[in-house]
Amino acid sequence: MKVKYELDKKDGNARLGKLHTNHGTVITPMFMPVGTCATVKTLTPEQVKECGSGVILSNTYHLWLRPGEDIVDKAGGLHQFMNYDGPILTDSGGFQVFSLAKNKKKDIVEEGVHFKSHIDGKKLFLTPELSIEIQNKLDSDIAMSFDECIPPNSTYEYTKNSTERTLRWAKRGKEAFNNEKQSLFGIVQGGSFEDLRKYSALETVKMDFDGYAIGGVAIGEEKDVTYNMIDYSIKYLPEDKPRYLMGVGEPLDILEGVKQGVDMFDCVLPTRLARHGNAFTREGKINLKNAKFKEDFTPIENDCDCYACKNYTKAYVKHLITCNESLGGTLLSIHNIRFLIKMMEEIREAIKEDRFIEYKEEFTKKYTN
RNA sequence: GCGCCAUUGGUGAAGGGGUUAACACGGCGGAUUGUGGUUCCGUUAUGCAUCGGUUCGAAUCCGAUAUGGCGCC
Repeated sequence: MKVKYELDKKDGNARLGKLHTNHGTVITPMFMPVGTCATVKTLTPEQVKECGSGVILSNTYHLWLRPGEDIVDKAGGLHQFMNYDGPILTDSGGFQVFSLAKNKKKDIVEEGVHFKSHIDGKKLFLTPELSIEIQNKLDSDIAMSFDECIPPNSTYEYTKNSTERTLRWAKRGKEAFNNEKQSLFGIVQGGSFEDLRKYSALETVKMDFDGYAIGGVAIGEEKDVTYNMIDYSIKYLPEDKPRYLMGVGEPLDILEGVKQGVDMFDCVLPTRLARHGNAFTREGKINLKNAKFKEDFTPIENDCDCYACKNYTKAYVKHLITCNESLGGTLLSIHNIRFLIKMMEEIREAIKEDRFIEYKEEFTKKYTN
């Protein structure tokens, strides 16, 4: 079945709703941990679920290269392959054109994108149709349209051309898409330009996708630019479809997104920060590598209900990180994911009680980085 | 007792008279937003065993001392 969004309540523009999928219903606004290579790095699916997460995100580009979509297909699809029975969203590979090809050669043409494998340097060519075909074989619940993530500070002319091309790609992908069990989301681009965002949003909505993403944000631009890009895009999206702000995971940015009406977020931050020794706390991020935690025998956060905080001390986690022990990354990933998901739970509670803005202000006041 | 050789940060070390002592690891700090899974960036010896000397200038040359290694009586 296609995903179905049900709007339950609004508090300002913040929305409380439900997203029904083939693999269960999740309540929005919600946060999706990222499992690029068919795993949320360092965590078992059980551990991911214990954090309270619903949807996880995986990646077309990476699974295309390894192990190959046919192998995932033979395994019975991504859910079976990785033993995760919750909803899965797959990114289209569009972002990798931007992130992997930074400083490297890439060639964006009308037909698709030529670039080189990050694994063996092999020449690759990804098109909107191929991205759809791969995602079809991966059998995710939600597939994403193939887009170009426009680098910050691109000129108006470049942004306009790219945005129009992304629209043509969206159309081609939509036409190639033929899977009743899977949903397909369109992606709004338009860079930091108000008129291009509006144009991109309106044209994308015309194609009638199952949900809409706002892309091209949080890739190095200033925060106020990000917030404007959301504003320029989201007001043209339909109320009865889910809205997904791609790649955003800083707590304060999530709060701003929710305020503007975003339902879904994803980010590598909780897991990447974890592997590098950082933890989210209500007072802001802390770096467990700092010497001051050497003899700190208290949990990462005293009142946190995650497995790591209930059982381990900062001194121990610091020791694991220092020794490069993978359990350090696991414990911090559990904490960081739980932190964001707990925050989403509180956000939903606040929306339900018409005090979202108060919640946001209170959170922001305490959170200092 | 004599002779030869060595001695450079927490560690491994480069530099054999010319401005601020290479590099690496470690330490400390920072970064990280649709993940290229041990990444990136910054910082870390006002000093080259010690004390003198030569020189415009010494980690680099000379002498003594200390410590260590090897050899000889």
